[in-house]
Amino acid sequence: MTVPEPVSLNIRLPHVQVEEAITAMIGQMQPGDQLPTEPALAKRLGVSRATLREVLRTFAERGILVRRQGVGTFVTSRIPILETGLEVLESLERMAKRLGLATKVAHLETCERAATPAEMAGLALPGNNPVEVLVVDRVITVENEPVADLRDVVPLGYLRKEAIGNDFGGSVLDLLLQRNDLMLSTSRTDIIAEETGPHCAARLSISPGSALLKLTAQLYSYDEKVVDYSISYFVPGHFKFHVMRRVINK
Amino acid sequence: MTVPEPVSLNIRLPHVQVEEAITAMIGQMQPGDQLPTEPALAKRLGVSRATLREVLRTFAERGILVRRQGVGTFVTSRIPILETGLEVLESLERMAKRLGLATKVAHLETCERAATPAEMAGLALPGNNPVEVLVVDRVITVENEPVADLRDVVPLGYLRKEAIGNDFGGSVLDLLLQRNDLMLSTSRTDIIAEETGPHCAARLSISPGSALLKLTAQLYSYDEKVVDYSISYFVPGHFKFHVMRRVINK
DNA sequence: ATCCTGTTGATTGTCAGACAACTGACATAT
DNA sequence: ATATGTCAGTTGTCTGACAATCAACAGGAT
Repeated sequence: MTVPEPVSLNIRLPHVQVEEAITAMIGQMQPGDQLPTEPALAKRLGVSRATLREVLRTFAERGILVRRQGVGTFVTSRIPILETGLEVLESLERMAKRLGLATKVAHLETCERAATPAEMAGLALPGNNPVEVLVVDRVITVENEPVADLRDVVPLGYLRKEAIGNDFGGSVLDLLLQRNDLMLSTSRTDIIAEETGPHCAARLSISPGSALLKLTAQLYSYDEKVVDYSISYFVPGHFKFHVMRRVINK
Repeated sequence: MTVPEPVSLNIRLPHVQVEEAITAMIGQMQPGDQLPTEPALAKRLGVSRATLREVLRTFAERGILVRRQGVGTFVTSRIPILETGLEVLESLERMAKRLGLATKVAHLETCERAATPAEMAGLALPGNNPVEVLVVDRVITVENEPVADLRDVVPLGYLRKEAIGNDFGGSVLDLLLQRNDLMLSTSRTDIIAEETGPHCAARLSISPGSALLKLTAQLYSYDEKVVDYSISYFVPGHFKFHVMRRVINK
């Protein structure tokens, strides 16, 4: 008979912990500082050099670290790692919280209905027979100023109206992240500039015709299904979006 | 005594070749297809499994591949790898060429002068004594329709007016990339929506007040200096920008 | 003095082989 | 029918080693 075996669960894979550790470490370092050598760092973090290197490479890929063979690994001088760029999908609420700002939800409306053809396309579903979806509309205010008008469209299989309780903080993404049966991977976000329409102008209390940043995003799970289709309008001047772009190596 | 040893030069590091090979391979595969197993792929590409894994991880990081322990590595269903997103820095001209569109340059103006304070800030230089810069203004047209109004600001040390010849295709970035003494790494691009001003409206032949997408970018070299500060206005509807955002793992 | 050249130590890049953990499918027992 | 055990296949990780590159320094030639 086999021993009961504590199983050790192995909640988090080593490379995830290493990633967090490196992030924290970089946050406390100055631009241009040199990281400990790979063998030293691997020993300190309790992983092998191979595992550490896989993580280091992703940081280099993002431009956060620079590695020079024969010299060392250095922190670049331009990443305020606290201020994440667009390449990380984070809810507005978490971002604001990190920056010490208080957010509120206004004009909250939720309904369950059949998806429109445009929404079906956004969810990457064949258009013939519409599925039932949960639609969540709301305006997010920061310091009592409206900054964003958001709509999320989620098939009922993933989220139902009941999940939007009185304590709803404004983030459908955070709700989906809490469900650990959904393995979310990435979001494809399209970016365009659009003039404010009358409806949006009223909700955001700005004048019609002014320029808004419009992000339409499709949130994918690991099995490549669209879990959430969202359309967001952002008032300029409140949030700064940026992207780190890597130079194509010829 | 040691053998003379052919030295073999080692022009390109293995992981660069592996990256190209994987890119090519993915391009010929269908979404959802499974890649060969790591040992098989490593053998085929002539590298060790460790090196292959470092590359595979960066692809997974970008959302191009999905890896599942105990199962395999799969191509995701949503990356038309030919259509790059914002996370890759590519000149408008190359992008258009790839898509089979012809670009032209209009309203080309170049001048060498002292940088303004705003430009000094964009170049991440201390503001006290202005440096001399090359400023390149132009409008890019696709199929004879103006689609973008671009300005590049480059310190004279990196580029001079003479480099902008009669055969200038419109891309300062491509000029900088040709110089292989400059090691370019990444670009930080800020994204905002802005209403069209009178000057821009005339150059782009659109009505003032309509919404434009404004990208301001700082191009960094490996030694962390800003090589190029650029301001770009894009007319909506001609180019679609998107970003793949990864979900923050809690 | 100045320039060139080789040496040396440190660090990242790569390799080979092994084992651990996980997954899915199938067979088996309850 | 529903668990449970087994097994092969795959990714995740580890260990130890060697190769390639770089910066700094010493020594010699000019």
